[in-house]
Amino acid sequence: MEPDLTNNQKIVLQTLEKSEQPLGAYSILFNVEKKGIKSPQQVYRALDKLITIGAVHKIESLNSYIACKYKDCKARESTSFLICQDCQRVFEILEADLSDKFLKVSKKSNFKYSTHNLEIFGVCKTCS
Amino acid sequence: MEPDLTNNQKIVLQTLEKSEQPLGAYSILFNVEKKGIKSPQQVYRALDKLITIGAVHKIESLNSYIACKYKDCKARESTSFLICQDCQRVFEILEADLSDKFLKVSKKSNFKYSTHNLEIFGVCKTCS
DNA sequence: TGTAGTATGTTATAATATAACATAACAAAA
DNA sequence: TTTTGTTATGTTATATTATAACATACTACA
Repeated sequence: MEPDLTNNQKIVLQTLEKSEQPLGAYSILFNVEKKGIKSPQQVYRALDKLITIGAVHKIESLNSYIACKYKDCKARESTSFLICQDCQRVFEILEADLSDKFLKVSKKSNFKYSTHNLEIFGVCKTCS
Repeated sequence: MEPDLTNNQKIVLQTLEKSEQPLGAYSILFNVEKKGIKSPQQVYRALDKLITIGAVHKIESLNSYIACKYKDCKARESTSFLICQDCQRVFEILEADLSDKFLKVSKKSNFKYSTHNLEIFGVCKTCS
């Protein structure tokens, strides 16, 4: 069940949803300036909230952000992506057994698995 | 077989090797100023080279860097880490079957796996 | 001994992200 | 219905991370 979004949050989310590729915060800012959002703070604050509720994920290695396509995404913390090195598009994957795998791998080092961030680089279906 | 390192590269590498935790580029800079390295550029250039040869890896989600403990590390591209949320220490893991797993997962999306970056968050042996 | 490649030093600037503070909107409790 | 706590806003300034650009020097080796 999604909490209601504020105006700024909606604007930022819609911008990300319309984008084929992940966008950086300042790129988002550039896109929403006509809609009244004027400062980086406003963008980052909207992003923070959207990330917290799982509507947006950050791609760490790209310092950029994507809208989550999955309703009620559970990936508030753990995320797994396929990142195409040709077209720069990012595809989120939901694989329950990845967490299982990481739990096992962690155990080998006596490490208590909590969450993960996985970024797989390669070439997507369309580009190959 | 390691290529010879220049002075700056050695200084940066030794600084990372001495550190328990990953260091940011500017933190490295602070540590090496007495040794004659004066600008961010010099640090980033040394890091670039060290990363290229696999002696150092970047932790993307922390924007920081660690020395690789494995001789002849093959992780010039793919890396997998355990990141302790208590003590901030990072442990690199070398698991051949992770790449296999990611290859399989990628195939399901008709995606050609090339490399990956995996960051597992949790609590390390010592902290639990 | 020239010449190609790589490293250096240095100044400046770009790109990403947060701090700090004043104000407003809003819901829920007294 | 006022008060109070929480969350959002707007705004200015600043911190943090990373590159650009250019002049010079070192090194290998043909």
